[in-house]
Amino acid sequence: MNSRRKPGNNAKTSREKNIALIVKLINRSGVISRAELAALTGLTQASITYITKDLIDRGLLCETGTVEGKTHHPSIGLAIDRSRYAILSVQINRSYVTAGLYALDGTQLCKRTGTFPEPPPPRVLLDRMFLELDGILGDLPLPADAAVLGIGVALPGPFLPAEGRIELMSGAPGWAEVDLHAELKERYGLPVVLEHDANCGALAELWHGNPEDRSNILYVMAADGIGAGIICDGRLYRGHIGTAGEIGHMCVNFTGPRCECGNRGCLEMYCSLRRLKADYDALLFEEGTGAAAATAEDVLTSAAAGDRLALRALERSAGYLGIGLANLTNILNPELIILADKFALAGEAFAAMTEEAMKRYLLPPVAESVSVRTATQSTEDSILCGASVSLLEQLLREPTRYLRRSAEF
Amino acid sequence: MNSRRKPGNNAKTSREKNIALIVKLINRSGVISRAELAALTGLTQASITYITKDLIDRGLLCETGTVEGKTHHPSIGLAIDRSRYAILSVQINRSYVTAGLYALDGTQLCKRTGTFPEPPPPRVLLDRMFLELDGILGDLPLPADAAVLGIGVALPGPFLPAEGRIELMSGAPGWAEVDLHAELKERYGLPVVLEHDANCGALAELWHGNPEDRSNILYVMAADGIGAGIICDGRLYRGHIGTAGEIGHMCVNFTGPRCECGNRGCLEMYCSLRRLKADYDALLFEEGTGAAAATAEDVLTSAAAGDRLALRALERSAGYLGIGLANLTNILNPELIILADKFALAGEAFAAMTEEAMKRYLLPPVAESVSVRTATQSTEDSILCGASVSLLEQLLREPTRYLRRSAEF
DNA sequence: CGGTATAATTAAATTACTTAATACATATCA
DNA sequence: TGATATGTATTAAGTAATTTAATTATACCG
Repeated sequence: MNSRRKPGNNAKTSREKNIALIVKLINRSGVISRAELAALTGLTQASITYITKDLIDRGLLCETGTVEGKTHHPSIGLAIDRSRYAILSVQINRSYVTAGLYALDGTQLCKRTGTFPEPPPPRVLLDRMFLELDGILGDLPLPADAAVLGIGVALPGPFLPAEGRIELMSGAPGWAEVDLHAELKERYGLPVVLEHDANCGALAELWHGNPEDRSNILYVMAADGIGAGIICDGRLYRGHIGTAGEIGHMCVNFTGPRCECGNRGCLEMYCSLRRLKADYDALLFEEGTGAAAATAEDVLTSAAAGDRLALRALERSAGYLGIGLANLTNILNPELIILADKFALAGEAFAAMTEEAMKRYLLPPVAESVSVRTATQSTEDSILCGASVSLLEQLLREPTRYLRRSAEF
Repeated sequence: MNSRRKPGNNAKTSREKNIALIVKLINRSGVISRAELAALTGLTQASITYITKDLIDRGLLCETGTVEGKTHHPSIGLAIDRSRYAILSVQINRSYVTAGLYALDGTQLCKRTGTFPEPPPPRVLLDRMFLELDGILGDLPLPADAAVLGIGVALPGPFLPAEGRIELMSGAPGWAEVDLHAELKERYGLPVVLEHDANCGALAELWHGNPEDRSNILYVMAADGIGAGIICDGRLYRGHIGTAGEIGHMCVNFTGPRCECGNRGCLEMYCSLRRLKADYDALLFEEGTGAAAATAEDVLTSAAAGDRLALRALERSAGYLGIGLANLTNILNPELIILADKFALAGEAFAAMTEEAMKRYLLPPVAESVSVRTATQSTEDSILCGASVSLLEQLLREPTRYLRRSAEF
């Protein structure tokens, strides 16, 4: 079952790696010529011609007519074929489930969301998920000959991807008994990949928000808790049992108040929606001015709109998050930190505050080498998109198996 | 200059990757049969025969006679040929320089150390380094036809490996002007690799202290400061500009006292030789019993010998280090944490204390998946050894270029 | 208008691996 | 004890994927 790919290289695996590489490069560029691919990969133009012919035959790529590059010569543009394949994406959360359909280039083809006023039992949420997936499959916004390649699922962390089964470590009870992978696989007969939501976000930014080809990226989700997806040297890093990136309970003050996890001074105690709301309320009480915000999210949107009191409250969260991110940067030395989830509602203002706070703690050369910004899409969409990327990456480990040539059908 | 290898795969790069893989596997096992190599790599036995013949011709491998494996059948043992090639290693530090010669299997062939009572100016230290290297090269403990492949240098961190030049960020002045790479390359005409000392230690443990083939390893050096070498998915992780692993200034108490770095509550303020000595002295004063220890190192060796007071002082350091390592484990989810440098003088007792402290802060499944131990060799030797591994890894990126077949001379 | 540079294709050559056949040694079992 | 099965290693032929080299095509430029 757990037959991990053996590390040896032969003609077949070389071809598969080259296919994966080329798909990744085209995805990053949008449109690219064969000549550029040859330059980027180090392969000859002849090989690129040969491989791309294969990929066009497999329905992965298409030509987009001549494109004028920097040189004084037009070339044939290559792009991902949006019409032949699609990937189903699911994002599961406590009180909602979202299902979407994505083209291989990350284009969202449709999206359906089921929300619940209260976090429902797993079974209810899953039934809704099936309903939405059935709905998408029953009304595919695709040509008749298009195929759905598989299902990528983003799950709220932390969880343990041990032996295919998912064991939610925190959160609602009942999830540990659910074999989501098996249920989806059995119902739809498609490849299924389960992934941590922060990892999905990181993958989406790596593939579709990253034209500069940065390869050391931190995707930080901050809301009630804090979690991160880590890209090391261009690859998602999961750690030994898959829990890498659990930064919310990083201790930043061992003399601090006790966290619900049992420890003291976890980062989440200083930067969270609850704490933001409390800080805002305290400021409101002090000053007596400013509009009363009903929820932490109101504070965040007010801050985005320039509300002074909301910005002051947010400044505190950013200051603490800066400490945590400085720790992370000292450890991982990333090139780019992307802020997502609820705190990203406050927009680039929050990113700028956090960046400034973080850099107060860093040595100059390290501080100069890293930047902080918010995600290129809404957090929801980036996670949903990333779930499809996660599945695509899985397929691209054995592309000739999952993406057949026209003659092979 | 910085012509990083292009990512495309062809027959030549496949072969080079297979060579690197096989050398790594043999190094990890010591002795291994062709059949086992075939099973581990996924290549056919015929290919292994073909490749190993090539590697024997290149002087990398040799046969060691029949070996009885687990199966009821003897096979021909393959091992690294110790007699044909060697690698020079250098470890540079404030007040000493060590030069050594290593076989490709990590065997130390000789070692020479130059110590200074006070940290000398860079020029003086470098002249001593050249002296020791010349000494080794003038009296090679190797057959006449053996070749030295290159020089690996371990440098105290943190530093910036920007464009080949080394810029020491902290520590003694004058180092920023030294172009160590160029000097060594010019003087000896050999490939030179410079690497952070903690990264060298991590590489040594990955290659030579790791028969279980763990691929997520943290090598933590604790002495005056704290630094780490990070192995992610079996590969050394350096980060964007090469400063990953600078964990000494991780903030664990933002309300704490100011560190010389300007921030508050850095890990180094709670776990360091200076702090250990202070803690020990305070305990000594309180109790009035126990032998007076002259230095922090005395405290550590006393603790290793079972001295109660030294152990109590050490327990505090371990407690704080545990907080830092718990943070690291939440972020990186390693399988193995290796403690090295001065604090490792206290032996497994210190590792056990630290492990216990760390695990108090971790969720059970994560705590169960990680273990803490000290390095398999002395820190000095593991760093020196790792410097040679660093060079070997560099050569194995283009093995056919650096390791010629007999016909090619 | 022809020279030059770039893009893409095609056919032959090359490389490195796989497949298949063979040799040979040892353990198991009748 | 000897036949059979199993496992290791080698050899020769076959194959897949790339490179090399030659060819065509297009646009800029003098």
